[in-house]
Amino acid sequence: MPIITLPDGSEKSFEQAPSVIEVAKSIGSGLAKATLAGKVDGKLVDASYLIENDSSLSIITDKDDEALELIRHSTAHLLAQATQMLYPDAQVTIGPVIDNGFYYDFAFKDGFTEGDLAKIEKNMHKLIKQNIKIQRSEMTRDEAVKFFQDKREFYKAEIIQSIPTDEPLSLYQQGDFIDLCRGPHLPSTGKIKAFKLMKLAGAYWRGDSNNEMLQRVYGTAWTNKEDLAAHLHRLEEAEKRDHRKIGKTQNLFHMQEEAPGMIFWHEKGWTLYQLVEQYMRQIFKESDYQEVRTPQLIDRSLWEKSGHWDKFGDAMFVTSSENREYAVKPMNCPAHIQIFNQGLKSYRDLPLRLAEFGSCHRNEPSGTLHGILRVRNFIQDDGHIFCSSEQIQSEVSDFIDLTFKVYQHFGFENVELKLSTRPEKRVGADEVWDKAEAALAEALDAKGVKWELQEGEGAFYGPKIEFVLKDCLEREWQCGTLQVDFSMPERLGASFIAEDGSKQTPVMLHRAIVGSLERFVGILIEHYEGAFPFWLAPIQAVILNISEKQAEFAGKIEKKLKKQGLRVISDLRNEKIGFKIREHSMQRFPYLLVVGDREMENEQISVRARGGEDLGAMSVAAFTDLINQE
RNA sequence: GCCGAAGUAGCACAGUUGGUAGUGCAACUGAUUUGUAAUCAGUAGGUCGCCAGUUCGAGUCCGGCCUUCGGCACCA
Repeated sequence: MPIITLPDGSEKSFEQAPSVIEVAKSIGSGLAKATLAGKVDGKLVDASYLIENDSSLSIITDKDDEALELIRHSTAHLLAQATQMLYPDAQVTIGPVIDNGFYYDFAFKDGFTEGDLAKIEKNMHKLIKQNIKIQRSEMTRDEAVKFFQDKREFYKAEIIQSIPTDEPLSLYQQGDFIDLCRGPHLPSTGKIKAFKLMKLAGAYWRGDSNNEMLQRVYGTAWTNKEDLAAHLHRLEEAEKRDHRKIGKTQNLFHMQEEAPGMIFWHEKGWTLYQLVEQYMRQIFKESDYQEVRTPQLIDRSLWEKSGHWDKFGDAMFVTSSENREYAVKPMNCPAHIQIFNQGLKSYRDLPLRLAEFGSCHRNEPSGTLHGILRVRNFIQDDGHIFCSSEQIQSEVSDFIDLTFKVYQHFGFENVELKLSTRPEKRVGADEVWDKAEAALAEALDAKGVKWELQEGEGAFYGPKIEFVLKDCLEREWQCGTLQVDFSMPERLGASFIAEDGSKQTPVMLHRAIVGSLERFVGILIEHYEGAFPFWLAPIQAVILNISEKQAEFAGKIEKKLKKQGLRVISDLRNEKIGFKIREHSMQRFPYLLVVGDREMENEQISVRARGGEDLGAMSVAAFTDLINQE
């Protein structure tokens, strides 16, 4: 006689163990119809789940947060079912829920085409209409392995084989389709209301590039059609922000076949880039860094010593001259150690902070290039702090403060911290790694900030703190990084004389705030959708004359504003004012300054702010006051 | 690098079963001298990514390569 406690505290007792759906029915037929699953004592279960003991139960409908995951998961199964009906040779593998949707990986020799996707989607709709029951059953592991092997589902069998358990495994069946799955699932296919197959892609079996490539179908699913439409709309909005598109329309930069992964910066884009670089240079100065400059080409032997040749040799550009082999530098740190090594260093010199906007080249695999966000030639706000072990914590602490300050200045308020620890392929003894990881964790804790652990994600020479910022669309961008390195200074012979007269090896902190400036500019373009804040706008104001009569006056205004350091242009073309306003509005310049006969008479300009707001006529001085408040 | 798709005028795109390469915007010329998101008319503009091949004939079909896009793997 189980007693069921509902979320409102009321209790219901049953003669026999009821299923979730039966409890729902006893409350009301409307609720029963809306039931997607249940939560028994906090655990998500199928609607058909029998409640044997006294328990608390909440009925899950599409109003609950858990519903989306259920729907997406069941839609993935529906995708697999629909696909196998059409292509019986396609083997199923995995089909997990991801942000905003799901995917399913198939092993299919013939490969799918875009057209197949439409066919599959149509079939899915058909199966939804049939409202096929989704039923759970159990098998032992060995039974399940045999079952899938007999069905010639070898990938599935391999997955099950690798599950170390004696517990029975659950399977879900809908029509002829049966899949191994932890569940829970929707009660029937008819509960799926809004989904769309999005794209086709390749994906390695078990995420390993040594394995064969599977066919992945991505889809999105929502509780209702409105949410689906809203999601598709968001994707369209994101597309409008694409930095490659804005880079073209605003004439910021271009890229071309002859220099893959490298940027041709046009004047306006370079202005934006320089604004970022100059700001970061100022930050370096204020924070006691010494800016240095090191060579672009360095003999191969140095990269062998540092360990880079061994790990990243394939990704380095090389050149040779007079029987010597050089590598184009992929990073600045070994060069900074060379500067540190000049002259005998004392503990009094520490911490010694070196900074460089050094141009680095990395021969990234062709498939990874992406606009200016992932390139082969980039410059970072790169810095290396040489310090003693005792100084690590305060340096890390200062750096965290500095990084938050910089992000805020650029308009990013939402920042997350992650600690990445030792990867499999690494240099340095385990004790050294213990020390380095502990140092970072302690510094983070001492700071009292929230952070997340990412095991195995560290650099090959040391653990790192990563700063991930979120843009206005909640997309995440890893920009800042701070890495503790006990290995490279030793490999490259860095040392200092300690207080007791002994020779010691300094610790090196590798650190960057915005990271690749190229990438950061790309992020800024997308975050602001090309409507940059006044201080970052490559062009801050455009002067527009009404007719030729005011051309000379417009020139005078331009000169005046430029003298005050403003980035101003004028448009004196023989065009109607409406035409000019439209053109420059689309360029998203912060201010449009209109001068006609009236303004000329009163020595004024009419100010139109971005977005179309008319600020009225004012003197140049009044306008300068206005922008100084920006 | 791997899977899939794409590359046509400065930009955005159309181009049927292989038969003289189009549209809009931009550019140029002329007219218009204009008051807050497109003034009108005319002119010019192309080795259809590159290289080979099939064919009387290739933007279109076959092969190779380059680049880009969407993913996967990678990311010092």
